Amino acid sequence: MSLQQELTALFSQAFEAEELESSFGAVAVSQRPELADFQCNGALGAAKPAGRNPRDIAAAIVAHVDAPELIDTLDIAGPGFINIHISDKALAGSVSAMSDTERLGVAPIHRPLTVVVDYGGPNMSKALHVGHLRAAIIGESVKRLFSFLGHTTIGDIHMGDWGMPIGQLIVELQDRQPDLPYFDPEYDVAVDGPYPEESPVTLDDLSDMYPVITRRCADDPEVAERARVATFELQNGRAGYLAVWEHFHSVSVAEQTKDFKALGVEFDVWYGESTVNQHLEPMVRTALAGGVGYESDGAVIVDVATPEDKKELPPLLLTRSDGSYLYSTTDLATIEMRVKDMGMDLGLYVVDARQGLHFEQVFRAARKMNILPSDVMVEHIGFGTVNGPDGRPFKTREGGVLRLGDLIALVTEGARARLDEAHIAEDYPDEERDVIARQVGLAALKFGDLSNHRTSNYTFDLERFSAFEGKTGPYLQYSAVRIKSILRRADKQGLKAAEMIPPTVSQERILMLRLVRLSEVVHRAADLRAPNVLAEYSYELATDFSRFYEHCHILNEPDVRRQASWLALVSLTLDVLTKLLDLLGIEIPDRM
RNA sequence: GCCCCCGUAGCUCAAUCGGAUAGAGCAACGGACUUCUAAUCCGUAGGUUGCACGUUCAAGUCGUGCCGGGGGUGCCA
Repeated sequence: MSLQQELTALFSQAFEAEELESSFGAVAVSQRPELADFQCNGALGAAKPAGRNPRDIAAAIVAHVDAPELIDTLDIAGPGFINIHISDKALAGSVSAMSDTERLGVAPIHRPLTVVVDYGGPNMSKALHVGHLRAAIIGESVKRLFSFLGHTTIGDIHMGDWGMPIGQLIVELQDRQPDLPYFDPEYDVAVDGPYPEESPVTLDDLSDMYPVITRRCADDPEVAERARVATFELQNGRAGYLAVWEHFHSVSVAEQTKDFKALGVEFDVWYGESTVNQHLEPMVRTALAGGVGYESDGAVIVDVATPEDKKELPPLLLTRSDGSYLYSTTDLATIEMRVKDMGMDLGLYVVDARQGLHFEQVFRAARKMNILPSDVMVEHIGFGTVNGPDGRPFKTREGGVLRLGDLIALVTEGARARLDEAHIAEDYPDEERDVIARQVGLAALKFGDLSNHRTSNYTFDLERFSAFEGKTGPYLQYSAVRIKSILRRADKQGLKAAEMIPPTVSQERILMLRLVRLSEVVHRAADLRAPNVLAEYSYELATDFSRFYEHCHILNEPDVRRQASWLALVSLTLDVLTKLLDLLGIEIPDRM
C-alpha cells in the first residue's frame, strides 16, 4: 500500500468515527510543500452537510488519528485544511518498500481486463507524416501503461484499407496505366495466368497519386462516381481490383512497418477495415432483419438519436445507396470481431478528436445492434490536431507535408550535432554515437509531444521537437545516465547499496517524497488516459534528482551508511525513471 | 443554424477531476565547472487565467451570456 493510501485509510476511519462520510478522508499530496507533505481537505466538504464548523471537524479528526510511527505532526490551517507531516522513518520505509518489488510499489488493479488499443490507424497507400505522430506515440504509451498495470493489451493498428480512398486510387491508377491487366474485365486468371507479382506502384507513387485523385473527385462528379463504383466492385470481390489492392497493401505495410519501427511503436496485430470484409454483409442483413437498420434514400441507416439528446445526432450510415460500405460499417464489424474473437473488455480508440461524433454514433449503434454487450466498454481517446505554421491542421490530402521518416532524421541529426559541439562522446565508437543520437532525437520528439495534454492542439514547430535543454526528453535521459554513471563507478569501487535510512538533507527528503507518489501518478495517468501526467511527473522526478545530485556527492560521502543508503535511493530513482520513460516509449542510453 | 473543443507570463505549455500564494520550460538578466557527465544547478524579472454576471466557505476549473480561434454537422476517412 502506498503512503497516500495508508493515510487515506487512516483518515477515512477518523471520519467514520465522527459519523461522517468516509470518503472525506481522502488524502492528497500537499500543494504547499513548505507547509506539509500531504493534506486532507475533507473537513471543508463535510462541514456543510453535517452543519458543523469545518475547523471543529478538523480538530476532531486530528484527535482521532493516532499513528506516531507514520505521522510526525498534524496541523489545522486556514478554513480547515489538515496538514500532514510524515515521519522521516516512515518515509524511508515506504521508499525502501518500493524497491523490493518489480512493480515499484504500484498498486495492483482490481480486475484485469482485455484491453484493445486501436491506434495508429494510417490509411493504406499513404506515407506516414507528422500527422500520424500523435496517434502512434499516444496510443503506444496508453497501451504500455495499461499493460504495466496488469491488463492484457492488444495494440491494433486498424489500417484504413477498405474505403473510398482505395476506389479512388484504383481509378487514378487506371487512368495512368490503363493497360494493366487488373483493369481488364475480360482478364481471366485461369486462361491468362496469374496477375503480375510485382507491384505497379511504390508507396511514393501512391502518396503522390492521393492528393491528385482527391482533387479530381472534388472537382468532377463523374470521376467521383467512378471511384464509388470501383469501391463497390472492390468490396464485392472484383478479382483485378483485389489483386491490385494486394499490391497497395503490401507496399504500404512494408514502408509503414519501417516508419513505426523507427519510432519504436509496435503493434500486436495489423488488422484493418478489410479484415472484417466478410462480416459486413451479414451484419447489415441482421440489422435490417431486426429492424434496427432500415432503408432511407437507398442507403441503410441506423438511428442513434435518443429523445433525451439535446443536440441532433444524425443517423449512422451502414451502407451507401449503391450498397458499398463506409468506415462506420467496418468499425462496427470490427467491434463485433473484437468482442467475439478477441475477448475485448475495454476498447480504447486513440483517434483524432475530430472524429468524436463518428465514434458516438458507432458506439451507440453497436449497443443498439447488440454487437456490444453492456459489460464491454468502449471509449474514444481523442487527441488534438497538429497544426501547420498557418494555424490550420495539416491536411494530409494536400501533400507537401513533412514525412515521419524525414522528421526522425532531422531530430537525430540535431542530437548528433549536439554531441559534436559539446565534445561529449568523441571517444565513443561510431555505432554507439549513432545509437545515442537516434535515442536522444526520438526522446526529444516524443517528450515534446507527450508532455502536452492529449486533447490540446498545437502548432508544429521543429524547434519544439528538437530541443535538448530544459523540460525535454533528453533532460530525462541525462538524469538517468548520470545515475548509471554513479552506479558504474560505485560498482568499480566495490561500493554497495544498502538499507535506506531516514533522509538527512532536504534534497534527499524531497526526492523521497516524489518517489512515493509513483503509484498514484501511474493510476491517475491510466484513469485519465493521459500520458502527459507521466511526462510531468518524470520531469519533476528528474529535477528532484538533479538537485539532490548537485547537493549530495555520493561517491565522496564519508559516512558509509549514508553513502550506501544514497546508492539505494538513486538506484531506485533510476528504476522509476526507466519505467516511466518506457511507458512513454523513450529509451535511455548507457551514456550520452 | 445547431453541437463540441480551446482562450493562462513575450513565446510554447502545465495546473493532482472545486482547495491555501496559478506553476514549468524557452527567451531576457545575474551567478556556479581542478569534485560522481554543465544536455546541469542557483537566483532575478515576468499574470486582473479573453470579458461580464452567477453558484460556494473556496472558481483557471462548475453554470449562463458575450467576444475571439479551431473543429464537426446522412452517402470522405
